[in-house]
Amino acid sequence: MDQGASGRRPATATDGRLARGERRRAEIIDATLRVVERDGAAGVTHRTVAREAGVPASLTTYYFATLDDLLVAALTEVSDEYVRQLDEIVESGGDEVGGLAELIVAAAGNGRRRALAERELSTLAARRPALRPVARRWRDTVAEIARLHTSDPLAVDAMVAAADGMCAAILLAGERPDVSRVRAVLARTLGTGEADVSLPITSGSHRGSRLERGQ
Amino acid sequence: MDQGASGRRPATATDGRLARGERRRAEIIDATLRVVERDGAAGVTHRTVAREAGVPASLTTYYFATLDDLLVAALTEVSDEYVRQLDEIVESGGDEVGGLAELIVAAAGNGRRRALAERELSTLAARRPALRPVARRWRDTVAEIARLHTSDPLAVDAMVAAADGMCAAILLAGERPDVSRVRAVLARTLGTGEADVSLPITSGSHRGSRLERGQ
DNA sequence: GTGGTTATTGAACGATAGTACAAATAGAAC
DNA sequence: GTTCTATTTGTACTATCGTTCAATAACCAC
Repeated sequence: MDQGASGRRPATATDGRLARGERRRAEIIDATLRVVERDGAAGVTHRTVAREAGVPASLTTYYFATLDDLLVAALTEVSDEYVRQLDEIVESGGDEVGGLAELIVAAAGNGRRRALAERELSTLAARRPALRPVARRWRDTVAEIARLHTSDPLAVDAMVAAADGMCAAILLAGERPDVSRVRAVLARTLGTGEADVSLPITSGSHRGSRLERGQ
Repeated sequence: MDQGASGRRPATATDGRLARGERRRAEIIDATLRVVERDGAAGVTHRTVAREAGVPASLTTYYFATLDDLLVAALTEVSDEYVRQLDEIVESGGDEVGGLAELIVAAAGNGRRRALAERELSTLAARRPALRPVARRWRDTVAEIARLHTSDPLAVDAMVAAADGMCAAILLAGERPDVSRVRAVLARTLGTGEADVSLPITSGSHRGSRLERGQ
């Protein structure tokens, strides 16, 4: 443990109780996400989450007084993670559109359950105005990627909508789509028809994203 | 055993009991849709639907043994209605893309609750393979509209995805978007950048769909 | 150590859920 | 009329829900 020299301030760093509380809180949120992935948002209750996390039911109500608080926290968590992935794609500096395409296609494989959870929680957000900013952050980040390639606000809208719509299509289709095809659709929405979009095909930033040249 | 002595009729036409049953069934489905619109898919129970329909709770279980049956029926109903509206747009023969844009924008106004219900139920469908064909019918019909204007499968995918994504954006945004802007985005996804899409601006098929000429 | 704060637990309450089932009603077939 | 089938209702059972609450354990400040 910590041998308390003079006081450290942030409270959550010094107070072991608060630190443990933060950890517990994170554990419960993770368990909530697992429940959403397995049974859907409708399966989230204080008790089911508690069972999933291996804690008494009263502990989940201690950290999240209402069921809504729990869902808000879960949506925030999954949204944060997606935004983080998008930021990585941007910062890696290579083919951002191709990277986005790979992220979208991942919703057919390993990322399916997570993508499903994000969609369920976002749909839930449509009824809770307070949740809308959180649910919109994925769209905002995709819009930033679009603005790297065009200044046309119409093109930005188009790519954001297409990205979201293709995610939905993949979740509903079940069959794995082609990354190059997804990328081609994104490029189509971005570009005005010229070579505008297909710029940085250069080095292997997102290797594997084989680009289709034919429009 | 059944004595199939005389008539071979549809039964529902001759037998007043079955006819009444069909009517009751439809009433319950409508009530279910109202519950979904008001409280979301999570608010659907045998009892809440029964209260909404003004019938005893046991009657909803008589017609829909499981809760899933009820949701399937509701999704089928709302999906049917949307496909019907799209068919009307196509059959009216005018500016189909503009008509689609108007339908999408309607999700910000009067059609909001219905669009929300459709989205909630469709999201539900992602977990039930048997439901996927039903949830995909809107997309299929939009694809048909796209194919009226292009033979490029990539363009078809793009417009379907964009249409779906813009619906989601509108439900999450809350602010009413511009019909002409939505139409412009759809046209962008369809066209290769040329005048290809903006063909049938002719007579007032869907009056009010003011087209923006500038791409 | 004492005192105060936070985390954690178990038990209980009332409300509501899905489900089952027997009885009652209405219409069809005879 | 009788008989059969389909619809409709009331009721009861069991399970789980959100929520509350008092009591305990862990921890920090002194």
